[in-house]
Amino acid sequence: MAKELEKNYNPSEIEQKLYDKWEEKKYFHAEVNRDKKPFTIVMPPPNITGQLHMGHALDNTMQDIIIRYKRMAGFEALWLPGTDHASIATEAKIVEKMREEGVSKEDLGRDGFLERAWEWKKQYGGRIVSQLKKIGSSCDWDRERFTMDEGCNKAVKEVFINLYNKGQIYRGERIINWCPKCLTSISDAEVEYEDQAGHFWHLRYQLSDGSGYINLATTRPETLLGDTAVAVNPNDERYKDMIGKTVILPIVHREIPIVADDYVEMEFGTGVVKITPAHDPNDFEVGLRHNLEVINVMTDDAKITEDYPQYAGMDRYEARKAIVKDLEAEGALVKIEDYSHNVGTCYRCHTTVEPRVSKQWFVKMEELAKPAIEAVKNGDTKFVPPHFDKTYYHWLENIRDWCISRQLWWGHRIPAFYCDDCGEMVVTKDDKAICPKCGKEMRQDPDTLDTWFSSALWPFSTLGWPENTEEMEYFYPTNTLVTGYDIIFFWVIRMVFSGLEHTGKTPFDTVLIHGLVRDSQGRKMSKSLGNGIDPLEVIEKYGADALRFTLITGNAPGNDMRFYYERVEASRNFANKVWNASRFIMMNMPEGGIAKVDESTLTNADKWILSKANDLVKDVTENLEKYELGIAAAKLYDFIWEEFCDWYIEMVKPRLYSDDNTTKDAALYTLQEVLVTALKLLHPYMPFVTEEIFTTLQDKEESIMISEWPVYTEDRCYKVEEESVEVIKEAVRNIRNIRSEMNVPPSRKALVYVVSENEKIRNIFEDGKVFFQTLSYSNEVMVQSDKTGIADDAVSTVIPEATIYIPFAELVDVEKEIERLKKEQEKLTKELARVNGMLANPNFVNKAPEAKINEEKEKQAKYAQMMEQVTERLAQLEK
RNA sequence: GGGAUCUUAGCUCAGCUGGGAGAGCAUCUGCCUUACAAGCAGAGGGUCACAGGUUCGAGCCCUGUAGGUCCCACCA
Repeated sequence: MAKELEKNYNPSEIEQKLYDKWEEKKYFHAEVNRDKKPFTIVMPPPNITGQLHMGHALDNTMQDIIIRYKRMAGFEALWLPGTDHASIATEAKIVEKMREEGVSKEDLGRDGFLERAWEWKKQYGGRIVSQLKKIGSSCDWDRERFTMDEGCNKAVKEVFINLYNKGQIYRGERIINWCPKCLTSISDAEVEYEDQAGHFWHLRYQLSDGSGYINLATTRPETLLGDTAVAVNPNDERYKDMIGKTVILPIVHREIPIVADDYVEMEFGTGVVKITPAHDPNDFEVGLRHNLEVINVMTDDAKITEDYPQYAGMDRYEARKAIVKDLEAEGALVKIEDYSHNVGTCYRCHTTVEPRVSKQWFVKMEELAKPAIEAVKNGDTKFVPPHFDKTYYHWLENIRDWCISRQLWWGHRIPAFYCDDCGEMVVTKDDKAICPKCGKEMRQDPDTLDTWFSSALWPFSTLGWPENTEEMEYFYPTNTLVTGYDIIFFWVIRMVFSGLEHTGKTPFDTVLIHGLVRDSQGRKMSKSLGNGIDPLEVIEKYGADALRFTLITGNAPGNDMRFYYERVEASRNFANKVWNASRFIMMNMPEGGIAKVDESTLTNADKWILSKANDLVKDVTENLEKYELGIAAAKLYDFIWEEFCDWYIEMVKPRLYSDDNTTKDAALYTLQEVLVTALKLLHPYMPFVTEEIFTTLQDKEESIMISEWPVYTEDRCYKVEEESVEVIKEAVRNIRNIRSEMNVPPSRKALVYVVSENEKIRNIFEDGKVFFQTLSYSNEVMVQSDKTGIADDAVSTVIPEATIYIPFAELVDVEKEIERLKKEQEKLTKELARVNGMLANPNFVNKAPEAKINEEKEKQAKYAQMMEQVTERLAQLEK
């Protein structure tokens, strides 16, 4: 007997064991090997947006599946430059370091991610990395290689300076999105808009010459402090005469002009807009056009400045209340309306952003966007599913300049230096700079770069660029990027244009997009809702294999999915099924497995399953090549559970217990062949359970993950045998159905007659007698060409070209039997009507493809023949 | 306002290039059959959102309508 598997499938035990083994063996360690086909997968960067959630589990699972498949199918040189779990490890490390240096938790928490890292560290310690690697474990990253301080810092500086020298990066005073909580600027892409209930405050500004007033409405009365104009549409007849006049700003009592600008819509509100250039992006533009003063009224944490003593220090919402009250007192408040409007919030902390004028660094996007659009248009980079290219185009075609400076202390410093004396600015790779004019030491820009600025360089910065390294030469461009649709803007687009700009090549040929993992009610998993599901807990309970399988099945590419524990359970049950089937096979297997048997000893059943497995190899391979991971997984599930376990293993049991070694060996050989094939095909999805079984089953190969991917072969194509087994399956199903309807327990065996005038059919049943008998719960099977010896009141069922009789004398109710047969007759009548209708339609016969017509003709003959049998049987019973 | 996507069994979703509607879970019935009760064998359950069109043939392609979700833009 071969080695045995444990009786119980215990995922957490085997997964930890195998994870350690794979780590040690470095199966996926990258090597430059010029003789083999290069292949890399780019994974998410270790940037500071890293969060431990299901989305990462999905990312990593998909990447891991592809990489395992490619590896087995003969791609070499697998190398993963880094992963999200690498980032978590890095973050945890950073936290530890900061702690040593006495940085408080509050300080860490300022930018969200470090706070999380702190929590993980506390909760999981070092275990987090190994646990997470179980999800996507086929990588061997060099953690030290890519850190914020070293690895890509060089590349970041290089890129910054290149772009700066080309005039693609500029520094300027612009209105930007400011997060008053994170105390940093954020890019347009980082602003999330949400509908908020608010008010419309209708105000009255008196004209300075006393000739009247002008009414306007605002959603933000507190910005009034910074108003430097009032605007109307130049074509608006109502206000034409007022253009050029001035009004007195209430409260502040500043005199400000009435300007004309197309930006104002006549139909909206009163057709008058107050202009606050410092606190509204549109107003800022108007201000530029009319040379208006920019008055900043708020501090960086959104409090009113010292310039307005009566409101100084109030935050923007307190100030709003106070100002509204004062407006009312001054008689400047006309009315208040309820109004719901879109408010921009920070994507990280969801604080309402405050537009703010300040000096920031920007990347000019127009010229960079063009080649990026072209790369997808001409197919150098393809989206899967393809419709995501529309999102991509739309964004690039409407792109605005990218604000890349951040006022965070975490990140790459901007390599710009200023001279405090003469105001000279220098951009350099060096860590220090001396002013070329005054020779004094310069001060480095305190700002850091947007995390996505460095992430955008990920595909090549990790390969040693800007050096012309061997890795760069060999691995770049890479192949497949896997990510969620929500970061196409943040990351994918920026990687593409950065790759094109700095290396001249698009960084990957395929972008595989997946959806979001939602909770069971379809809501986004979020910290504030508390509905997030920790992948580690799921792994702990059901195993990484089960979680992986769950995440990959039951939804179409690019669509969101809901997370149900029931589905994880179903996946775990599947792993358990594979485990038990394998255990059963090993129990019967001789030591060291079984050698190839002579082809001639294979039975129809053997050839049937071998042929099915052969087809499966073809299907799964094709699906994987097309990135149809879910479809391939579903096919594997059906094949293994239904065809292999429920049918083939059951068919073969009597042979395993027999003394005839020839037939027994053929069965064992087939079981082994099909099991190994199935395990290999399943391995990318369920790496652990398949590895454990594979290595227990045989000693020749040390790991399934470096074994060869199965190949479809014509030699294993047995269509005739396949069909013959299907005939028997049909008979078995009918018999089980009847027995179930009649409430006959399996323990009660019966005599079964198969009557057919067709010799071929009789041979099929003679051949398959051994398993047909078991599967149909009979103690004896009689195959004959006529009804000789069969009682009239036997139960019967019809399959094509044969009638099955079971003489259940005392159980048979003739009335019910007639009823059952009539139902069958009805069904056949319907089928015949359908097929006859089709074939009687001259249009169908003339226009449909010949193969389809023949197919229908065959069905017609089959049903007609079955109908004849049923009718005959009915006649017997009714006489 | 622009765009994407979805609407299929009680629930969650598959359905690849058009050719007799599927899975998991749930429900019902019968089985502790020596791999597996995390199981086995059966059953019930759908006008494929609606209306047109193309086609010999539409869940699938085209047009329109309704509803849902998401993204982008605008919103004083």
